[in-house]
Amino acid sequence: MIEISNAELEVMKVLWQEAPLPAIAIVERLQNTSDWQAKTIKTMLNRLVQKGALDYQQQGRAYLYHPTITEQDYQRHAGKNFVKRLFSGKVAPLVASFAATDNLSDDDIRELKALLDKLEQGGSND
Amino acid sequence: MIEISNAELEVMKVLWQEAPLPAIAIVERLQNTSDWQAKTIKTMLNRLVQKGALDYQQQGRAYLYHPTITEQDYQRHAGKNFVKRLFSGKVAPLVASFAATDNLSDDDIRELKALLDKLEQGGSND
DNA sequence: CAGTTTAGATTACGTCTGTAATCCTTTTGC
DNA sequence: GCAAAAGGATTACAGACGTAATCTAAACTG
Repeated sequence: MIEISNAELEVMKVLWQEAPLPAIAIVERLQNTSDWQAKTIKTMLNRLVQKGALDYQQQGRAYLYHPTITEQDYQRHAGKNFVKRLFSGKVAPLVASFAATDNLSDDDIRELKALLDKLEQGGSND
Repeated sequence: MIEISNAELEVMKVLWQEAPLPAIAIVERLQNTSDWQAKTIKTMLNRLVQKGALDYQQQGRAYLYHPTITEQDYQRHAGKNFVKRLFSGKVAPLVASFAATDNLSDDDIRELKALLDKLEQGGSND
């Protein structure tokens, strides 16, 4: 699966929110949340295309970029990897580690419980 | 907080299991699970010392290495970062993403529920 | 004591990343 | 039609990373 670096991920996030977009629109959106130069963002667009994470259609003389992978798929891939790397593949210890430093609000707990309840009911849902 | 690369993390894991250890013992343990050359592992030991993730005492002419951070602390740090990066800081969606691809066994679900129950009961447990 | 082994220190080197600048070409404004 | 702007392509460059090899000094061996 395609590996996406930290900086590149910010670009992907923009396109996961809305796609396709021309480079100029991506630059605009990113300049609200970062202080990257337009050229920097262009570089990342290029790299992401090379990696196969983005594709584009030509529109006039500009490109319209769009992701080739969904955010969900990437989250699943990266999440699995991360949890494998640090928590032997088990999510529960990760959640526990969150709980241990107050990174779990009551709302989070409620949300998780609801999720788990649904999973139990649904059985092997897919 | 100290950043530990993938390869370096394997070295840390050895020392989180047992420390302090001389380089030679670390090399032995890692050669069971990887095919790194001893020199490669020495390099990583050096880098980890430079980063401040490891420290050592001299023992004769060798070093006894030991972690300066606990595995728990590192897990918390890395977990928080990761979840922030990809899931806007919320664990629940990560768990949901796991559930979505059958990476959550019934046991996992039970374990998580038990954990959450304990959290709810304990309140701000520490 | 001299040669070999061993431990750590230093150096190597290609790839990836973050962060751009420069180049080339096409379009567009006078 | 020519200069300027704009878009993408190419090049840059330092630091991190993966993966070692070489260097140096100390210790052990015969």
